[in-house]
Amino acid sequence: MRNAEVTKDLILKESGNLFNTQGYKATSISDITKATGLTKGAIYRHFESKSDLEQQALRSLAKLMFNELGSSISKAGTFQLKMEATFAFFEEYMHTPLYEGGCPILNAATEADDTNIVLRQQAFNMLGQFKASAKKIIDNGIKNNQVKPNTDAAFYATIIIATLEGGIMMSKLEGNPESILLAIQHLRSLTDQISI
Amino acid sequence: MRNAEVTKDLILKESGNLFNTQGYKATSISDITKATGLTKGAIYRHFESKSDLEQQALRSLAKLMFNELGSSISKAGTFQLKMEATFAFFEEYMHTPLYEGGCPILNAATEADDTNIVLRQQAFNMLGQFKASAKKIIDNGIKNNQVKPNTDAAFYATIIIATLEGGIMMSKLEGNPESILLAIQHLRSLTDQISI
DNA sequence: TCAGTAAGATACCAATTGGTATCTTTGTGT
DNA sequence: ACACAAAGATACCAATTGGTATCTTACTGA
Repeated sequence: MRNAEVTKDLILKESGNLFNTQGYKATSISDITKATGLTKGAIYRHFESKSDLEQQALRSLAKLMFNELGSSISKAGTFQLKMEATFAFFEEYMHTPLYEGGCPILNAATEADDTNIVLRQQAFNMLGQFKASAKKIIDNGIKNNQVKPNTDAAFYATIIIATLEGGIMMSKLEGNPESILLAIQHLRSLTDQISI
Repeated sequence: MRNAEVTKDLILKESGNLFNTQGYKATSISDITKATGLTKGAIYRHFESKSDLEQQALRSLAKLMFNELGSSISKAGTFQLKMEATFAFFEEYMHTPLYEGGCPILNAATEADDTNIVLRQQAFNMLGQFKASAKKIIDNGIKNNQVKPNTDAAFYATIIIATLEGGIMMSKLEGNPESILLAIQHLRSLTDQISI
């Protein structure tokens, strides 16, 4: 066979970049044929519909992000180092992005409304996962006497993610990393404030 | 004449809501005819092209936001009250939105890439305006001995907007105001920290 | 080696897109 | 009252959309 897996991965990668930069609705199948060099027939062999491709592409983008971020967090031993790994991930992303177009959660969330409930639900789940893992890092920090007790983990998880996402959006629009770097700078001092 | 201004305002209002919820590219002229009850002929009489309508609708949305926000900020006398007015605006938005779909800057910014440079430029200018006015509030606070001297106004302006925008995005996706309220709660304590 | 099958290309489809030319209606100034 | 111009409706256009049916190519197991 012509390697089906390689082809499917190529379609996911190229369509993922297009979806994440131009938007899901705004990216047509023919845009994807141009980007991949494949034809419509090839794409519809691997994906049931455009909606199916959208979902799988978003999942693929999220996996890329969470895998990279998750593995560097696991390697870090303490609360402070785990937070530092998170910040380093987003700083690093500015120089050498894993994928184009910024945060896939933010992009899908902003685009997906009631007319695309599957995408919306997927983005919702991804945000929930992101929040839960941030909260867990803080909770573990408390357990291990690295974070002040009675720190509201859910609260800090929320504002850390909000600040990051807002900073990413601003930097993407402004075309330079200044805003996200300032956001991270602020989050570092916030981390210090709740650290022991 | 059938009142041209009323019709144009109707088109701007309805298309603005559609653009801000579904996205610009994803909203078709026929979506707008359905929402307004008008026909294509009427719309193209008032706007040169879809791109022209997009720009004017975004401008109208931004004007709505900045007018409301700006006037309640002007009424407030001190730095603390001006910040409080800003937070109240975003809290209030959750109950009774001026327009649907969340922050027009964020939405336009997320959608607009290199394929829609006019929209991108417009969103960029709006963000710059937002940042500048936030910075001015802090600078005036310093001047009037309401904010600690050597407070980095540009830095705080950036992280306040980032936190707000991120919180709005999260709340919109989650379908409840919890995240934006937590974001604002954090910004209140941040305001206290730099206040005298 | 060659039949069978999976992968991909080609050619089509109806529906929708943004846009325009032309027609009809409505209000206004005289 | 009536001509004139503005506002809006109708009917069309080529191009593009997502999707499908069918054809060809390339690989694999026997």
